Amino acid sequence: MESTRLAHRKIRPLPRSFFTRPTAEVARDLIGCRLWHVSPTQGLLGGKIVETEAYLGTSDPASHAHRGPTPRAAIMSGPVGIAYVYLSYGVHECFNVVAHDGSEAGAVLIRAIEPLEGLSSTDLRLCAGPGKLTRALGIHRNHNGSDLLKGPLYLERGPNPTSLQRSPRIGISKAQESLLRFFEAQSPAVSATRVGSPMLRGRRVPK
DNA sequence: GGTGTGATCGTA
DNA sequence: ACGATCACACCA
Repeated sequence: MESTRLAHRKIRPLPRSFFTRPTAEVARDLIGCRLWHVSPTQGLLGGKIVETEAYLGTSDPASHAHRGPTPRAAIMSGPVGIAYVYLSYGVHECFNVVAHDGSEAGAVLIRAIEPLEGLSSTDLRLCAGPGKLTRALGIHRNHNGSDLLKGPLYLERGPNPTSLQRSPRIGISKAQESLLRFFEAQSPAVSATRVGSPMLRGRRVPK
Protein backbone atom coordinates (compact mmCIF):
# COMPACT_ATOMS: atom_id res chain seq x y z
CA MET A 1 0.00 0.00 0.00
CA GLU A 2 1.07 3.59 -0.56
CA SER A 3 1.41 4.44 3.09
CA THR A 4 3.50 1.31 3.69
CA ARG A 5 6.10 2.40 1.18
CA LEU A 6 6.29 5.86 2.70
CA ALA A 7 6.54 4.42 6.18
CA HIS A 8 9.92 2.97 5.22
CA ARG A 9 11.20 6.24 3.86
CA LYS A 10 13.93 7.68 6.02
CA ILE A 11 12.72 10.68 8.03
CA ARG A 12 15.42 13.31 8.44
CA PRO A 13 14.50 15.26 11.60
CA LEU A 14 15.29 18.94 11.95
CA PRO A 15 18.62 19.31 13.78
CA ARG A 16 18.85 20.51 17.37
CA SER A 17 20.28 23.81 16.17
CA PHE A 18 17.02 24.61 14.38
CA PHE A 19 15.36 24.99 17.79
CA THR A 20 18.23 26.89 19.42
CA ARG A 21 17.04 30.26 18.20
CA PRO A 22 14.53 32.90 19.31
CA THR A 23 11.15 31.18 19.66
CA ALA A 24 9.34 33.45 17.19
CA GLU A 25 11.90 32.68 14.48
CA VAL A 26 11.40 28.97 14.99
CA ALA A 27 7.61 29.42 14.88
CA ARG A 28 7.93 31.25 11.56
CA ASP A 29 10.29 28.69 10.06
CA LEU A 30 8.14 25.73 11.09
CA ILE A 31 5.47 26.80 8.58
CA GLY A 32 5.73 24.34 5.70
CA CYS A 33 7.58 21.75 7.76
CA ARG A 34 6.23 18.22 8.27
CA LEU A 35 4.97 16.83 11.56
CA TRP A 36 5.15 13.02 11.66
CA HIS A 37 3.97 10.42 14.12
CA VAL A 38 5.23 6.88 13.58
CA SER A 39 2.33 5.33 15.43
CA PRO A 40 2.69 1.76 16.75
CA THR A 41 -0.94 1.08 15.87
CA GLN A 42 -1.71 3.37 12.91
CA GLY A 43 1.62 3.48 11.09
CA LEU A 44 2.88 6.72 9.61
CA LEU A 45 0.65 9.74 10.22
CA GLY A 46 1.62 13.27 9.28
CA GLY A 47 0.87 16.61 7.78
CA LYS A 48 2.24 19.93 6.61
CA ILE A 49 2.34 22.63 9.29
CA VAL A 50 0.33 25.69 8.24
CA GLU A 51 -0.26 27.54 11.52
CA THR A 52 1.93 28.09 14.61
CA GLU A 53 2.21 30.36 17.63
CA ALA A 54 5.24 31.36 19.71
CA TYR A 55 5.05 31.37 23.50
CA LEU A 56 7.94 32.99 25.31
CA GLY A 57 9.30 33.09 28.85
CA THR A 58 8.55 35.17 31.94
CA SER A 59 8.06 38.29 29.80
CA ASP A 60 5.01 36.71 28.08
CA PRO A 61 1.83 36.80 30.21
CA ALA A 62 0.08 34.32 27.90
CA SER A 63 2.82 31.71 28.21
CA HIS A 64 2.75 28.79 30.63
CA ALA A 65 6.33 29.78 31.44
CA HIS A 66 5.15 33.21 32.58
CA ARG A 67 5.49 32.37 36.27
CA GLY A 68 8.83 30.66 35.97
CA PRO A 69 9.66 26.96 35.96
CA THR A 70 6.57 25.48 37.63
CA PRO A 71 6.42 21.66 37.45
CA ARG A 72 4.38 21.78 34.25
CA ALA A 73 6.18 24.64 32.51
CA ALA A 74 9.74 23.71 33.50
CA ILE A 75 10.06 21.71 30.29
CA MET A 76 9.83 25.00 28.35
CA SER A 77 13.13 26.18 29.81
CA GLY A 78 14.87 22.84 29.33
CA PRO A 79 16.54 21.27 26.28
CA VAL A 80 15.14 22.31 22.91
CA GLY A 81 13.60 19.99 20.32
CA ILE A 82 11.52 18.29 23.00
CA ALA A 83 7.74 17.81 22.78
CA TYR A 84 5.59 19.70 25.27
CA VAL A 85 2.08 18.25 25.29
CA TYR A 86 -0.49 19.51 27.76
CA LEU A 87 -4.22 19.20 28.36
CA SER A 88 -6.31 22.25 27.56
CA TYR A 89 -9.73 22.88 29.04
CA GLY A 90 -9.68 19.37 30.47
CA VAL A 91 -10.52 18.15 26.99
CA HIS A 92 -7.91 18.85 24.31
CA GLU A 93 -4.28 17.85 23.99
CA CYS A 94 -2.05 20.58 22.56
CA PHE A 95 1.31 19.84 20.93
CA ASN A 96 4.29 22.20 21.26
CA VAL A 97 8.02 21.97 20.59
CA VAL A 98 10.45 23.54 23.04
CA ALA A 99 12.48 26.23 21.26
CA HIS A 100 14.53 29.12 22.62
CA ASP A 101 17.96 30.64 22.25
CA GLY A 102 19.16 29.28 25.56
CA SER A 103 18.72 32.41 27.65
CA GLU A 104 15.00 31.99 28.33
CA ALA A 105 12.05 29.62 28.06
CA GLY A 106 9.92 29.18 24.96
CA ALA A 107 7.80 26.79 22.92
CA VAL A 108 5.96 26.77 19.60
CA LEU A 109 2.32 25.64 19.56
CA ILE A 110 1.29 23.82 16.37
CA ARG A 111 -2.23 25.03 15.57
CA ALA A 112 -3.05 23.48 12.18
CA ILE A 113 -1.72 21.03 9.62
CA GLU A 114 -2.77 19.85 6.18
CA PRO A 115 -3.08 16.05 6.09
CA LEU A 116 -0.35 14.29 4.09
CA GLU A 117 -0.06 10.66 5.11
CA GLY A 118 -2.36 8.29 6.93
CA LEU A 119 -5.05 10.94 7.28
CA SER A 120 -8.10 11.61 5.15
CA SER A 121 -7.22 14.47 2.84
CA THR A 122 -10.90 15.25 2.44
CA ASP A 123 -11.36 16.00 6.12
CA LEU A 124 -9.22 19.13 6.33
CA ARG A 125 -11.22 20.36 9.29
CA LEU A 126 -10.05 17.44 11.40
CA CYS A 127 -6.55 18.95 11.38
CA ALA A 128 -7.51 22.64 11.76
CA GLY A 129 -7.02 23.46 15.42
CA PRO A 130 -4.48 22.54 18.10
CA GLY A 131 -6.83 20.09 19.84
CA LYS A 132 -7.99 18.52 16.61
CA LEU A 133 -4.65 17.80 14.95
CA THR A 134 -3.36 15.96 18.04
CA ARG A 135 -6.43 13.75 17.96
CA ALA A 136 -6.00 13.11 14.23
CA LEU A 137 -2.32 12.20 14.64
CA GLY A 138 -2.76 10.16 17.80
CA ILE A 139 -0.65 12.55 19.86
CA HIS A 140 -1.30 12.24 23.58
CA ARG A 141 0.19 13.77 26.70
CA ASN A 142 2.14 10.54 27.09
CA HIS A 143 4.34 12.10 24.41
CA ASN A 144 5.21 14.98 26.72
CA GLY A 145 9.00 15.12 27.04
CA SER A 146 9.77 12.96 24.01
CA ASP A 147 12.70 13.94 21.80
CA LEU A 148 11.64 15.09 18.33
CA LEU A 149 15.00 13.95 16.93
CA LYS A 150 14.43 10.39 18.13
CA GLY A 151 10.72 9.80 17.66
CA PRO A 152 8.07 8.56 17.60
CA LEU A 153 7.20 12.20 16.84
CA TYR A 154 9.34 14.03 14.29
CA LEU A 155 9.62 17.44 12.66
CA GLU A 156 11.11 17.55 9.16
CA ARG A 157 11.83 20.33 6.72
CA GLY A 158 9.43 20.76 3.79
CA PRO A 159 9.11 23.07 0.78
CA ASN A 160 9.07 26.76 1.65
CA PRO A 161 5.60 28.25 2.20
CA THR A 162 4.14 30.30 -0.63
CA SER A 163 2.36 32.97 1.40
CA LEU A 164 3.59 33.40 4.96
CA GLN A 165 1.65 35.84 7.15
CA ARG A 166 1.62 36.85 10.82
CA SER A 167 -1.04 38.06 13.24
CA PRO A 168 -1.85 38.33 16.95
CA ARG A 169 -2.27 35.01 18.74
CA ILE A 170 -5.67 33.39 19.11
CA GLY A 171 -7.67 32.68 22.22
CA ILE A 172 -5.61 34.67 24.71
CA SER A 173 -6.62 37.65 26.81
CA LYS A 174 -3.27 39.36 27.25
CA ALA A 175 -0.24 40.41 25.22
CA GLN A 176 -2.37 41.10 22.17
CA GLU A 177 0.11 43.65 20.92
CA SER A 178 2.55 40.99 19.76
CA LEU A 179 2.36 39.31 16.35
CA LEU A 180 3.41 35.82 17.37
CA ARG A 181 1.04 33.76 15.22
CA PHE A 182 2.31 32.55 11.84
CA PHE A 183 0.28 30.92 9.11
CA GLU A 184 0.17 30.08 5.45
CA ALA A 185 -2.53 32.36 4.10
CA GLN A 186 -3.45 30.08 1.19
CA SER A 187 -4.22 27.11 3.39
CA PRO A 188 -7.84 26.06 3.91
CA ALA A 189 -6.81 24.40 7.18
CA VAL A 190 -6.02 27.69 8.92
CA SER A 191 -8.57 28.93 11.42
CA ALA A 192 -9.35 32.30 9.88
CA THR A 193 -12.39 33.89 11.44
CA ARG A 194 -13.05 32.39 14.84
CA VAL A 195 -10.85 34.27 17.33
CA GLY A 196 -11.76 32.92 20.73
CA SER A 197 -14.87 32.64 22.80
CA PRO A 198 -16.17 35.31 25.19
CA MET A 199 -15.25 32.92 28.00
CA LEU A 200 -11.61 33.55 27.25
CA ARG A 201 -12.03 37.30 27.36
CA GLY A 202 -13.02 37.25 30.99
CA ARG A 203 -16.76 37.46 30.36
CA ARG A 204 -17.61 34.25 32.13
CA VAL A 205 -21.18 34.22 33.41
CA PRO A 206 -21.56 32.95 36.98
CA LYS A 207 -23.91 30.04 37.46
C1' DG B 1 -22.83 36.27 9.57
C1' DG B 2 -22.21 36.78 14.80
C1' DT B 3 -22.60 35.68 19.83
C1' DG B 4 -23.25 32.73 23.96
C1' DT B 5 -22.50 28.46 26.61
C1' DG B 6 -21.42 23.70 28.36
C1' DA B 7 -18.13 19.92 28.74
C1' DT B 8 -14.25 18.62 31.71
C1' DC B 9 -9.75 18.44 34.57
C1' DG B 10 -4.84 19.66 35.52
C1' DT B 11 -2.63 23.51 37.38
C1' DA B 12 -1.59 27.01 40.59
C1' DA C 1 -11.10 29.40 39.95
C1' DC C 2 -9.36 29.46 36.05
C1' DG C 3 -7.93 28.33 30.77
C1' DA C 4 -2.68 28.43 24.41
C1' DT C 5 -10.46 24.61 22.78
C1' DC C 6 -14.32 22.91 20.34
C1' DA C 7 -19.08 22.07 18.94
C1' DC C 8 -23.43 23.46 18.80
C1' DA C 9 -27.35 26.36 19.87
C1' DC C 10 -29.55 30.52 18.93
C1' DC C 11 -30.36 35.08 16.69
C1' DA C 12 -29.90 37.94 12.75
